[in-house]
Amino acid sequence: MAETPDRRTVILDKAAGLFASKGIAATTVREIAEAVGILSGSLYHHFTSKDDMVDAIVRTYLDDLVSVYTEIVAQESDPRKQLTALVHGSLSVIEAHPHATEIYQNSGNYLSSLVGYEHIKINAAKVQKTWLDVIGNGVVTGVFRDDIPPRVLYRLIRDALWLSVRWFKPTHQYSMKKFADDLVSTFLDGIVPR
Amino acid sequence: MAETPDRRTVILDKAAGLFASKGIAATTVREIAEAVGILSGSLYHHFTSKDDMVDAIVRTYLDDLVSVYTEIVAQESDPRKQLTALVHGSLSVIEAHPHATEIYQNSGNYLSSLVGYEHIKINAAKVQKTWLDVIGNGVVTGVFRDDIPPRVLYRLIRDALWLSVRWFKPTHQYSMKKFADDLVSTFLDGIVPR
DNA sequence: TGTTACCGAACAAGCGCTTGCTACATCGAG
DNA sequence: CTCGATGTAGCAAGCGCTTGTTCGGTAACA
Repeated sequence: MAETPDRRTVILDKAAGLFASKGIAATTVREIAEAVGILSGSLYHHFTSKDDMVDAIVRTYLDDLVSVYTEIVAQESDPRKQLTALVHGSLSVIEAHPHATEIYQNSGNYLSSLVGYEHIKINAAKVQKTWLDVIGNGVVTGVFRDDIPPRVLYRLIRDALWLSVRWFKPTHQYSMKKFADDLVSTFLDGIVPR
Repeated sequence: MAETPDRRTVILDKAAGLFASKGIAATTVREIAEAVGILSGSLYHHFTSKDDMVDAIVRTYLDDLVSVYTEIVAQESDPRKQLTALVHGSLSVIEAHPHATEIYQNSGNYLSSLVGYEHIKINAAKVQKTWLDVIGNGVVTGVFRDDIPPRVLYRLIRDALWLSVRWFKPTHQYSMKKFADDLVSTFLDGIVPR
C-alpha cells in the first residue's frame, strides 16, 4: 500500500477535475500546477505535455470500461440480462472515473486532435460493438422489438446513460443502483404503464 | 427577400459552424474571418467581441426553441400528445439550428462564463419547466408510470433527444419524422415488444 | 460629404513549454 | 558508519508564439 499517493496520480486527479469542469482547452497548466501546489514548469518532470495528461486520464478510463464490458458479455448470454449488466457496469465505471467520463463525453473534438487518438478510437469501437451485438442479438431472438434500427436504440440508450454523469448524484433516498434499475426499466418497458 | 444575405448573418453562420465542429475556445477569430473572406479586425465592425457572436447564436436559438415549446403547450392538453409534440418540435428546431444546438449541448461550461448568461439561464429554465410540467401532468393523470421520478424521465429523454444532433442525419429511407416517431415510441412503449 | 465596410498593422496578455539550477533522498563502495 | 555519486522533484525565469482586440487610414457609395 502506498502511504503517500503517487505524485503523478495526484496531478492526474486535479487535472481531470479541472478538465471536466472547465473544459480541456480552457484549463491552463498553471491552474493545474497551482491545484497541486507546485509551479507549472514542474509538471513537465512527470508529463511530457498537457496532452500527455489528457491521454493518460482517458486511456485509464477507457481501458477500465472495455475490461468491464468484456467480462459482462463473457459471463452472461441472455440479451436482456446483458443489457441490464451493461447499464449497471457503465454506471459503476462512471462512479470510479466521474471526471474522465465527463471529459470523454464533453470534449470529443479536443480528443480527436490528440496524437494517441488511435487507441481511443479502437476502444470506442469496441464499446460500440458490444452494445450493437447485445441489442442485435436481442432483436434476432425476439426479446427486443425489431421495428427500430438497433443503431438508433443504441444511441438513445448510450446518450441517456452516459450523460447522466452531468446531472445524477446518488443520495440516500435514490442510490446509483436504483437509478440504474429505473433507466433499464424505462428503456425496456417504456413510460406508459403496462 | 434580401438579395445579398446580411453580412452579420453570414458571419454568424460561419462562426456557428466552426464553434460546433471545433469548440468555441478552439476556434480563433482569424479562422472565422478567413471563412467569411475578411481580416480578423474587420469582424469587430459587426460585433464587439467573440463572445458577442456566441451570445447572438445561442440567443436566437433559445428564443426560437422557447416559442416553439410555448405554442405546443398552448395548443395541446393531453400529456401523451404534448410529449410527442415536444419531441417533434425539438427536432424541427435542431433542423433549423443544427450548429447552435451542438454548441449549446457541447459547450455548456463555456456558455456559463458568458456575460449574457442570465438570458440563457432563464430560457433554459423555461424549457426544463415545460418538460417537467408535461411529464408531471402525465404521471398525475395516470398515463405515465409513477414509480420513476419525473426529473429522471425528463433527463433521460432530454439527453437522448438533444444528443441526436451529434449523430443523426436524415436520409431518404429514414427521415427525421420517422426518427422522431421511433424516439417517442421507444420511450412510451419500451424496447420489449408488448 | 458622410457613412459603411474593410484593410493593415500593431498591441498587451496569456499560452505551453524549456532551461539552468538547487535541495534532498537513496545507496553502494571504502 | 561515512561519503561521494546518482536520481528525483521542484523553483525561477523567460522564450516563442498565439490570442482577442484596437485603431488610423481608405476606397466605394449614397
